[in-house]
Amino acid sequence: MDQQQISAYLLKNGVRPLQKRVKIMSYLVSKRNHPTVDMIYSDLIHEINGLSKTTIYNVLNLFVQSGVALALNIEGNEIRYDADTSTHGHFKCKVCTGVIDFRIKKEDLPNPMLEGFRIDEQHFYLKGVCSFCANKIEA
Amino acid sequence: MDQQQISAYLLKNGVRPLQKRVKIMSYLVSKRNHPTVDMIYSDLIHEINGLSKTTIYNVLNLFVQSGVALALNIEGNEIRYDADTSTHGHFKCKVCTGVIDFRIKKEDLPNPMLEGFRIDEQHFYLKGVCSFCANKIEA
DNA sequence: TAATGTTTTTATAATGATTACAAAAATATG
DNA sequence: CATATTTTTGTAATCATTATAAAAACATTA
Repeated sequence: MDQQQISAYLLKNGVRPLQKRVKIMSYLVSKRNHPTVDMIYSDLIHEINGLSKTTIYNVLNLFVQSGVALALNIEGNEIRYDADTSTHGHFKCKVCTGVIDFRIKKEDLPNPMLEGFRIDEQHFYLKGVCSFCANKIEA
Repeated sequence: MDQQQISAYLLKNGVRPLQKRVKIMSYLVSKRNHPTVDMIYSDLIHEINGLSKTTIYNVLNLFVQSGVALALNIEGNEIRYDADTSTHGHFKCKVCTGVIDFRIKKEDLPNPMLEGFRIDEQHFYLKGVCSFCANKIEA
């Protein structure tokens, strides 16, 4: 997705495509690394002149409200952000602290009986050790 | 579960059943309300003389490490604790902020292909509006 | 039971992520 | 171009959690 497409995508979802917003969304879409605010900040500060961490918080909160990003709560002390809002799961490695996606089909998620409940978000995540780190430990 | 049973349960899981630990676990088991540290503190401060919030943090971290409690990360700004370590899901209501359990069979959870990964924890949670709050809003 | 060593708890301070707020800058509108 | 609105910024405030060292509780041994 180039900046044009990002702009159109934001606009379609009710987010005015201002420069910094487009750049932050670009970052999320291209890196796909489920960054924390700090990670975004330290990467983009070089690219965007005079970027403030508060702006990143503002923009991400707006993205989540508008439905163009997900806030992932896997560890209690950090929120990670994901521009992929389609159904999928997350795995967090305790060793390298990375978060990776895995595919789940929507119909494979449990469908609990919650009569009268309105369900807005579904989250499925795993914690453990990724194959890369598991290999290193063994060796 | 009375205090005797709680003590035995803790002991079996490698946690020395000291007084405050037993009371905190009793609280978790009897209330089943997925409390935050603050909720536990304000409820137990009346019952346990000279209880410190740091102790609750210590004890809960120990419980989680020992596998007798789960730390739930649903909202980024709070950790909730659950003494029910069996497979089940959680629903968080955006209106009343309460967290409730729902049944899931272990075999109904998605089983992603993650070759070589070690999976320690599985979490499935939903966010939305519970039936009670949904009714109130409609009326 | 008394003496001693270890573990646990406490109180305070420190940390770290997030939000509140008001001023400055950017953007849109007439 | 002038004005009104929205966004961003920088600083300070907030809130949950952890670090730390002293005090208290507990277990062990004589």
